[in-house]
Amino acid sequence: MPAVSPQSRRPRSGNRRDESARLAVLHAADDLLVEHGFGGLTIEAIARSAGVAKQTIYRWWPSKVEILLDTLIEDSEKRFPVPDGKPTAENLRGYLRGFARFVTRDPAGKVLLALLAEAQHNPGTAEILRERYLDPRRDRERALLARAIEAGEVSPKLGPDAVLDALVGPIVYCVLTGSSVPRGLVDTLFDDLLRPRPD
Amino acid sequence: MPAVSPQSRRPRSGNRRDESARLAVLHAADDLLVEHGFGGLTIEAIARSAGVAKQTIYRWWPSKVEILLDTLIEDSEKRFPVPDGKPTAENLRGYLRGFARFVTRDPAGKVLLALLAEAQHNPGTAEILRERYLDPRRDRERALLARAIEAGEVSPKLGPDAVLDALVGPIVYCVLTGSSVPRGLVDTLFDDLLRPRPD
Amino acid sequence: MPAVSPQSRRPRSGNRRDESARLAVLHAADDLLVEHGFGGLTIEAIARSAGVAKQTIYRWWPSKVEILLDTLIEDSEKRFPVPDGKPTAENLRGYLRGFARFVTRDPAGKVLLALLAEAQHNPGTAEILRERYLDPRRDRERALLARAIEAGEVSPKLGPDAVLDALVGPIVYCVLTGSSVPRGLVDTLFDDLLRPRPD
Amino acid sequence: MPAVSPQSRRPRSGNRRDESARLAVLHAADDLLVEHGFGGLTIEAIARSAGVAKQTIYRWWPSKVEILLDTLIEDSEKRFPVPDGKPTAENLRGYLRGFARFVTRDPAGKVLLALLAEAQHNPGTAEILRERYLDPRRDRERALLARAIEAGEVSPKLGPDAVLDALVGPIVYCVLTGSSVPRGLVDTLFDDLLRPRPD
DNA sequence: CCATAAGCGAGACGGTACGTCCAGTCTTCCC
DNA sequence: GGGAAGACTGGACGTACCGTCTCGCTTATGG
Repeated sequence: MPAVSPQSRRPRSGNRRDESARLAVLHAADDLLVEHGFGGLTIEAIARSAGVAKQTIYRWWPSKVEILLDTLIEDSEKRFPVPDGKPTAENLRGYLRGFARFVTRDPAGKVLLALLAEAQHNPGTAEILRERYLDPRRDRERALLARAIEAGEVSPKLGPDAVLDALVGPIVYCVLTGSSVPRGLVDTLFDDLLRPRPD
Repeated sequence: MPAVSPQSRRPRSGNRRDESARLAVLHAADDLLVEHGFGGLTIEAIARSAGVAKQTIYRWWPSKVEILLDTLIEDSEKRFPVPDGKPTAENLRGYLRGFARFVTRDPAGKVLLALLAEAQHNPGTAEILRERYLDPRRDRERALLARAIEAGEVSPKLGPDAVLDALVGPIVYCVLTGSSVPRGLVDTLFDDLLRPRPD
Repeated sequence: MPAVSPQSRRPRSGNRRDESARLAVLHAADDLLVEHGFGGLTIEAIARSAGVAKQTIYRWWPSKVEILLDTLIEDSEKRFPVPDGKPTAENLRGYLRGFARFVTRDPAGKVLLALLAEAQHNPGTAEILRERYLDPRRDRERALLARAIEAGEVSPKLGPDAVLDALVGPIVYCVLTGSSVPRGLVDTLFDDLLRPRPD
Repeated sequence: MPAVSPQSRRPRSGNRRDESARLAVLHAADDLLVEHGFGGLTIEAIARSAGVAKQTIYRWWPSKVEILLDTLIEDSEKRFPVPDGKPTAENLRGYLRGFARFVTRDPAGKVLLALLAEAQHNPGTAEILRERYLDPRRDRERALLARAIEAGEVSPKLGPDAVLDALVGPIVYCVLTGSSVPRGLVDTLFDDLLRPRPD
């Protein structure tokens, strides 16, 4: 673990991008979202709370959505990475549970919901959310699923996207509507959709 | 000098609420949402487009969310009412398809998505969306499901709320993420979750 | 002095103008002016405080200015009528002192100041203030002055209007600027302007 | 490629206050007052007519009264400064005539009347009008008068404030009531009040 | 080795929408 | 027909952010 900085503190960055300003913005955005909701997440509030000039934010991020996206991508990778090891059924199930936990209990999960919501209000947000987050993850999920099928661990009747939507959708819907995810929902869906009766 | 006409047209409302103003607001809100998105849906724009004073809107609706809610409730009842007749499996399946159609193809379906989205940004919105729309409909859906179970038409493994979330969730999730609902998704979910193999 | 009303109280007026509503409006206007200033004197506030419908006010008064004018005319006549008896110097001086007292210490005097002020903001107000208050009083003041001159009680160098303006103006100006009327001002002006040295 | 021009024109202000915006506001306020009266003098109208954002006005002026005060102070100094040279009777008389001219014929004089009027409607206005305009000018007028007395040019019976009120008041009163200032009024007052008969 | 170029905090600027208040008009229903 | 009640259009209020801009400063780099 390398030290933070040889000298005590670096007051100003000079010519290069100021990393501490970047982090301050990301953290301020995160904090404001959790504390005051998306409504309280204004560029001015971020700037104020991060001790940063508005222009510094506009220089590096096209919109507050991209700020949140940056934190979401980092956090998702840390909290529930798509497994790239053995494609066992248990790994798949664990991944799904990790997603459910992230989205229900992790404060960082609020960011995903907020972006999903904002995407409904703004087509541009929808596009970059898909491009930078949903699609890349879906690609890796699809790959994982394909390897699991090939290994004979699961055998869904539905196509890969459909089955992933069918597994993730109910969890997201529960969270969106503010109800708790019913106990056993994930497991039952998993069993019924990935290991169907041979009819 | 005879009166103009007894029931020709009522130019102004006087002491009572002006029904034509109410309708103008609802339609303007609907139109603006579809044409310019939630971002373009400001109280001022609604007033402008409905030919109505802002104060008239504030007099009757606490927020633009409640305006949308009013249109959503009316439209939902028209486009896909919860069936209260025979609780056959086919009726249930038809209702589900009606919901999918509403949310994917009906312009009025955008209102539900917008409100679901706004509910993520605003706890107050979440509450009234549940109270005035989600919960009442869910109650009737649960009742329908219960009657279908009693009639032996379906036999889900999951509890009533869980099974409804599992059926509706994937559809909503697909729409939220901007992907099309995969062909066969609804039917497969229906078959797998409501008429499971006896294991 | 006739009794207020033979029967206990008249709840509604019926076909004729409701005198109690008229008085309620006048008193409410007066009270509001004194308590909340001209800024707090809105038609809605008068209606609210008088327990009267807005329409009733608009039916009888073209503007709130006319309401104030009605009270001002009544009050001025009561508090410092233009003397029509003997045109002695002492009567004249007393009238001037009465005016000073009205405008500095009588709450009803605020009404005159408010109307004089409003007349600067609104030419219509200026016109009716002159027509209904300033000009009629000035006519009688001029007449009084003429009789006093004829009787040899006073002998101003200036014309009648000029001398009246010269006497009244300083008092009004002091009140308008919020300073107190200097002791001896009225008397000195009176002596210097009405009984000048024969040069 | 050489620079466009060192001191050609500054299109935008940047971090510092924009002087052109300040002047645009002052002139717009002045123009609106003269053309549409105090009633037409709204912050929105000023902003519109000055081509300036409302916020820019609110940033620098607490109210429209202070805008007018700024123009009044500047204009008064230009049009009829309190003379600080020789304290001759003629200088004093000239100053008084300058005041009369300002208040009767100069469009900028309307500003003083409007503020004097507004001060009657609003105690806050009264206070700042005194603090920023009336009192400072009165101080210098008093000083001028004192020097004139000391030089034996004039010898009023009344105290300094009283005599000034007695000179200025009639002029103001005439203007306030919409009548013209009677010919000879200023001179007669001047002679009678500043050079009284030795009785 | 110093000019220059970029990052940065600060904050003024033109806009747009907010939610509130009041003006003045109109209509209904009761007396 | 008078009057209470109150809905209606219209428009200004003062506030909050938006996204753009310029200023004056700091620092790293390259001619």
